[in-house]
Amino acid sequence: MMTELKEKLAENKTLSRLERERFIAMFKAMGNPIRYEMMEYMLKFPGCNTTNIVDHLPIAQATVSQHLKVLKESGLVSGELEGPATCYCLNDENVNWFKETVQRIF
Amino acid sequence: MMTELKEKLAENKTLSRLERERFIAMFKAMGNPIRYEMMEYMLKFPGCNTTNIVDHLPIAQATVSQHLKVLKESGLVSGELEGPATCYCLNDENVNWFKETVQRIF
DNA sequence: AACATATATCGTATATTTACGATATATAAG
DNA sequence: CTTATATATCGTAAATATACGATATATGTT
Repeated sequence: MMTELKEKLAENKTLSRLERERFIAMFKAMGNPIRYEMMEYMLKFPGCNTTNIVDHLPIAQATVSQHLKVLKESGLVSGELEGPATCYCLNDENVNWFKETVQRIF
Repeated sequence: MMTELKEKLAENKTLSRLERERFIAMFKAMGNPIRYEMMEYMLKFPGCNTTNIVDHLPIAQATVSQHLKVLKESGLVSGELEGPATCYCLNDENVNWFKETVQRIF
């Protein structure tokens, strides 16, 4: 019956309204070349801070901050204060949920 | 050695410039609520035509057609002429590539 | 408290996306 | 070849996203 449950979950192609909104927000967040690059950078350098990201990209600090906000709001990225800086990482839990949901839905 | 190759491919987190562009275009395409709904609809009703989709959505035919173009250009969706109508389906090959790439990259 | 450093937010210009009605195109039927 | 039906494209208005400089906030240091 554990197996049956797993199969049921694996086949279930519906999301609650909030899950669906989050799922779409994640697609939207990654559907921008700058933000996609940021995701790749954080994957490569977990714990990097805003300055690292700004140095790595051809855009102004204010714009980086704006993009980080979109990524954070989608749930894909987490930032935690470390002294005067903020360290950014992929939010593993939410990224895994995204990956599982992609497999499940399509 | 087949196993090693598989592992190598599974771990490879880089995409060519064109693959990367397509990957981002797919995220962008699905990052819109109307287009996401269209994807779900085509998943549920493969081979549906534009009229079916128009009837299912709260937007004008011209707008549906525009969104379908975005989905087609991303590679996620294929349309083939069937008489005077166009039948739409998810492009399984490309959707599977997307799913595999999501697993591989993140 | 004053200062330096790191990041976020504000205001705003520009670019892109979204949506529509009108119109063009393309196929099948008569 | 005219008509009906299905879809795509055009032109355009309105909404949203992107980018920037200027400024605010927040933390650690002196």
